[in-house]
Parts: sequence; C-alpha cells; structure tokens
Amino acid sequence: MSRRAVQSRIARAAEELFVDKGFEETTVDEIAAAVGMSQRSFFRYFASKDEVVLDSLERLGEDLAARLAARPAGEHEWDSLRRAFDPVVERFGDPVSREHDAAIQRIIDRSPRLLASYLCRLELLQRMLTDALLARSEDADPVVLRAMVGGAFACLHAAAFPACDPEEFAPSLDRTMAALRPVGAS
Amino acid sequence: MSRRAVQSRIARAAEELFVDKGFEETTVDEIAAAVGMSQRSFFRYFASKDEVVLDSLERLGEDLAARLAARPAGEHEWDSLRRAFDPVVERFGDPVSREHDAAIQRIIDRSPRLLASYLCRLELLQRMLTDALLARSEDADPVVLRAMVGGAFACLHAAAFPACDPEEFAPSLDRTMAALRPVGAS
DNA sequence: CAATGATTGACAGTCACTGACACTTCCGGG
DNA sequence: CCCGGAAGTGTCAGTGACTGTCAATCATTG
Repeated sequence: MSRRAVQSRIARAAEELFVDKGFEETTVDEIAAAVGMSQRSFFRYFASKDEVVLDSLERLGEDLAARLAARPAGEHEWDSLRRAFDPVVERFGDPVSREHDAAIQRIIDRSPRLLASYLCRLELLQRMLTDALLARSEDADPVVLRAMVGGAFACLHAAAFPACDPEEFAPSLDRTMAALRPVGAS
Repeated sequence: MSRRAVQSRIARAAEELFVDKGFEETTVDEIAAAVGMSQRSFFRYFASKDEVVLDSLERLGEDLAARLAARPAGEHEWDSLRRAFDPVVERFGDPVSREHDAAIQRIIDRSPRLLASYLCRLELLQRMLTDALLARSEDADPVVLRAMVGGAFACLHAAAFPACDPEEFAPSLDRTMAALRPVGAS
C-alpha cells in the first residue's frame, strides 16, 4: 500500500475522531489505534498532529500555485489571482467537497493551535504565489506585489468567512475583489 | 510587586535567553530559573511560552484599536486604517524600540510554532478592527470591510517585511497603501 | 491576634514528539 | 537457495510544554 494511501486512511480516521470529540480532545494514540498502528508509525506519515488536518490544504495550495503559473504573463496580477482562486470556487460548488471542507474548517476554527498552523500555511502559500508573480514581471514593485497577494487572500478569506450558502460565495468573492482592485498596478 | 511588573521581568529575562539560544532551545524551566521562580509560577503569569514573546504585540494591538476608534466616522476607512498604523510607524522611528522589535521579529521568524501563534494574534486583531469599523458605518458591506482590513494589514506586513532601513518604512507603507487603495468604498 | 483570600512551590500526571534499536518482509544477485 | 540490503514497523525510553492538586506562606482586614 502506497504512502499516500496510508496517509489518507489515517486522515479519514482522524477526521472522524476530530468531528466526534474535537481536535484537542483526540490523542495521537487514539488515531493510531483507530487505524491499527503504533503512535511511532503515525509520526512516520505525518510530522505532527496538525498536519493530518492541514494536509488537504497543502494540496489545494499546490493547485492554486499551478493555476497561477499557467496564467498569461501580460494579464493583470489581480485577475490572475482571481483565476487562481477558481479551484476554491469549484470545490465550493460541489456539495460533497464543500461539506467536507466545512467540517475541516469547523475543526480548525475550534482549536487555536490548529488555527495558528493553518494561518502559517496560508502565509507560506502567499509567499510562493508572490514569488511566482514576481518572476513573471520583474519590473514590478515587490512590496506592492506582496501586499496585493495578501489583499487577494483577504478577499478570499472574507468571502468565505460567513460560510454562506454556496450560491453566495462566488459573487461575494467577485464583488469584494472588484471593490479592492488596485487601480494602477502594471 | 504588581502582576504587570513581574510579567515584564519574566519577558526581559526570556527574551535575553531567546536571543542567545533561540526560542525552541530555551526551556520554560530555564526562564523560570532565570527570574528565580518555579515553572508552575511562570505559567501563572503567561498562559504559554509563546505569550512571553507575543505579549508586547498584544499591547500594540490595543493601541491600534484605540487609534482606529478615535478616527472621525466620516473618514474613508482606508485612511482611518492608515492613521491607526501610526503607532507602528512611530515605534519604527525610535531606534531603541525598533531594535527591540526587530529582535522579537527575528525570534518569531525563526520558530514556525511562534510564527503560527503570531499570525493568529494578527487575525484576532483584524477581527477587532473590522468590528470597530463595522460599528461606525452600518451601511457598509461587511465582507468588503473585512477584506479591506485584511488588505491594509497586508500592506503593513509587506512594507515591514524586508526589515528595511528606518527611512524606508513609512514611505513604503504609504506607497503600498496608495497602490491598493479601494476606489469606491464609502 | 485571628480569619481569610491570594500567591506560590512541590509533585505528579498527560500528551506531543523524538531517538535508538530490534525485527519483519521483500527483493535482486550470487 | 541463501544472503544482502532497503523499507516499514513496533517497542521503549526520554524530553519538554502544560495542568491539577495540595499544602505552605504571605498580606489584608476585621
């Protein structure tokens, strides 16, 4: 059985426990027992308890980065970012993934510890996207570019925050990104 | 001796150790020993090891919130936010606080764990500022407002990032906030 | 002085996480 | 067929953050 497969078996079992008892209240021993392995082996598949939850985010992040890299270099950065967010919008459109993501989000929001590492991942992702944008337009102001990526994520975050109904999310994101759209930037 | 005074004694000793040996490499026992108290008492003054470092940020955050609340209600939110950032700019102007803040920032950046809780605090602060703005102009779009606060913090973060020389910071912030300034918002 | 409430230290316990080591399984080469 | 290492695993012991508990101390107030 492949590493990836074992990881997702662990993740599934863990998420079920987290939903039942909460993140902090679930011990690594319990997760390991649920999939029939030792605690030590759990840590061979995930570097920390946090990672079990944040793993799916990681892959979504890679997706975003790939989308952004695929955008034409001449396009306004703001528009490229909006298009890079399409996978998120799509996931929101599918009831199954949306329900799953909402569950994950609830787990994250209920645990300050998890929320912290979640934000850390987002920060890292923003840095990656900034670098990607910086590479394609070298004459741009790095500070402004960085702020722009942060602003775009702020829009995404704000639009997703109320966990609004699925019909609301995409328009909300577009409206917010239109309101915060930088005027002059190259 | 007041609680506050004890906390700052602990914080001073801890920061010295953190600068010397790094955050992760310094144990709570060592900090407690340095100020001559038991580990148990340390945790009576700070809820976690992280808090020792993030405590000063907490007070800066309160300052920001107060400044924002003091701005006239008719002012454009973006300008109010810029003015609320003045304390940060001021701290950056004073060589002593700047050196201290830079040391703190270095400690934070070197420890993923700390960086995570730092971002969590920032998130909390943004939520507070959003609520303050929302209270003063009830007709505004909450989602857009939230994104705007996030965008302003992204500017602040981006401008502070390169740990540039003191002369650079304020202009960099102004330039970035001008570039990302929302056009239409009330 | 005595009662009382807050502060503290000492101790034990939980839990995330790490390192070391032994063991199994599998697989290609002799 | 046996031997070799490589990869995955369990076990055990240890560290360090954090918590609960209890008894002692200290300051305050009546």
